[in-house]
Order: sequence, then structure tokens, then C-alpha cells
Amino acid sequence: MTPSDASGRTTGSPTGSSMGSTELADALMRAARGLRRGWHAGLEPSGLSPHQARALHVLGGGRGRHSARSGDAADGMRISELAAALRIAPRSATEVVDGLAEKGLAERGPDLADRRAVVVRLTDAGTATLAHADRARAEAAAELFGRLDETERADLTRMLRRLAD
Amino acid sequence: MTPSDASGRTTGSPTGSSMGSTELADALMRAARGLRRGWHAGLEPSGLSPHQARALHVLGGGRGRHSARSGDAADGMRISELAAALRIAPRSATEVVDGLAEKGLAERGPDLADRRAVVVRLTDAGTATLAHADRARAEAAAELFGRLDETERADLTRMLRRLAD
DNA sequence: ACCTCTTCGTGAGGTAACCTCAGCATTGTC
DNA sequence: GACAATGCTGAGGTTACCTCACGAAGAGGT
Repeated sequence: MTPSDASGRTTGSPTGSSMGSTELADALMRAARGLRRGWHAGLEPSGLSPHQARALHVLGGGRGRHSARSGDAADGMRISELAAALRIAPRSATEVVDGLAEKGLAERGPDLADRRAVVVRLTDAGTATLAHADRARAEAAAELFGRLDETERADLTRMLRRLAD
Repeated sequence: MTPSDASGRTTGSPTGSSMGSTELADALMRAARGLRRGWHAGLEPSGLSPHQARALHVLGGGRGRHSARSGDAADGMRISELAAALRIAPRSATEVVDGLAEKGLAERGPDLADRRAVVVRLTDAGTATLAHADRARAEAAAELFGRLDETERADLTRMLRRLAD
């Protein structure tokens, strides 16, 4: 919409004064990719697929926390809730839980309040794996962002938050 | 590796002085996601899959340019080269090209220098679609980064580049 | 020229992660 | 109690990857 200067054809180079947002986007994507790679590598030894890892996070009450509704999540979660959190169909959440259960990281149990429903809960092994993955992820982030000093990190955080809306 | 303070358990809030790199990572991922979403939305009307879009970029000489070897890429590309650029198996590149050809965006031709090989080239429609997608992507980026002023964008670019290595 | 050894793209067939639809058990409503 | 709605899962389909095998063609040794 904004007519601004969306001319992506920056054939030349970054010498120009007006900073091309295309290049900014590129840098952002690359930095994100580096981070993702580190965090991927951290969970590969566990043999978890990305969605399984995310499910582990969600089941552990991980950083989806800002959407805290009632007092849920702390001890168990329904398949349908998990599906909503992962943005996938309920049927697919069943498969994710299957995979987690097969690895001994989560287990199904009856919902005492509604016998149609199933409650998924992390096992001890699941909790341990989650902690391990979290640590690996935090280490990767710390290593990456260690290239910046404290002031820069604060600035970066502030700006990125503004972009993240 | 660095023992630093990789304690991801920032249960509290950002009030602390030491900036949690976990939160920074989170913000970065979110900003990247927002950007990706915008760029996705831009190419949806074309019915292109993500890999097809990337192939379009590569075939058009788009920003894989930094690996400029000989004087290639300008007018055509081998399947194997495309596969390498997309980081997928050659067999899968065949399928991507199939999809592009089916939509009339690319076409196969013989390699005059090596009759085993096939050269993939963008059609006029492909070039037009690429230009359109590039424009949409640039607009999305411009809109997103428009929230920052020029100085901030310069700082951000510098820092992100440092992170991108 | 011939015979190999490699490389190029693709047919065949497999796997993983999604999806929709149908079906069963259960719940809530009248 | 009858009935629609809800929660999970079996059945089967799609998509995007993969590996393996093959025919066509180039490269090199003798």
C-alpha cells in the first residue's frame, strides 16, 4: 500500500544512504536461520521432529504462557487444546502424541471431568528431555547473541519487539 | 559451550538487568515470522509452493548471487545446479521444475554443451511472476520496517549482519 | 575404435506429516 | 429417553521429500 520506495531492484550495492528494507529482511531471515539451526541441532540427538519438540514445549507449559486462560496447562492438556496450540488439526495432534508416547516422553490418561476426552501429560523422561532441549536452545541463543554487548542486545530486543507487534 | 548464564528459566520478567538471550531469540523468531507471513501472503495468489517460489528466485538470478561462480545463471540453469541451490536432492528438483513448467513459468531446453543435461529457463510469464513476488516481498518488508526510523534500521542491519555471520 | 567409469535427469517406489471424512463413546439439553 | 454436539481416532488421500535403478551421453585409457 504505502507507495514508499519498494523498488526491490537494488542491483547496485549497499553504498546508498537510504537503507534498503530488502537487505534488512535478508539479514533478519539469516540471523533467524542461524538461530533455528542451533536449536535444531540441540534436539536432533533426541530424535524429535519439530512438531514433537513444540508439543513438548506446550505440554510443559512453555512460553505459550502469555495466553494464559484459566489455570490450565500445568498438569495436563487435551488433544484438542494441543492441536489449537500447535495450529494443526486435532487428528494430527493425535499423531504427534502417538510419537511422543512411543518415545516414552508423554502419556495419555483419562480426563476425570469428561470421559470423552484424553489428557496428555509429560512423563519424567519427557520433562527431562524438555529441560535438556531448553538448555540447548538457551545455550545456542547465548552463543549467538554473545557477539553483541549488553547495550546492543537491549536495543535489539526493543526494536525486534516493536517489529513483532 | 560458554558456561555463561544459559539459564532459560526466566520465570520472572524482563525487569532484570542481564538481558535474557532467550527472550531475544523469541523476539527475533517472531519478527522473522511476521516477515515470512507477509511474503507468503504475497505469493499465495500465484499458487506457488515455497520451494517453487525459491526456485523462481534462483532461476531469475536472485540473491543466490553471492556464490557467483562462472558466468552462469543469467540465462539458464541445470537441474543439478538448481537442486544444489535449493539444498534438495536432484530428483526433487525435477519435481519442482515439473510444477513450474506445468504453470507455464519455466521451460526445459537442451544444454548445447552437454546433451545429457537439461537447462531450465524462466518463461516471460515466469519472469513477470518473479517480479511480482519480489515487489510484494519488498512491500511487506517496507511496511514492517517502516515502524523504525532510519537510524534504527541502520543499527538493526548492522547488528543482524553480525549475527548472520 | 573400443571398453570402462562417471555423470545427468528421471521412472519407480517408499516415508513422514499433514489433511478430510466417517464412526464410536460420551455429554448436555429438552 | 431422544437428539444434536463434542472429543478422539481409524481409514484413506495429498504433498513434498527421499533412495535406488536405469538409459543416454561424455571422459579417458589402451
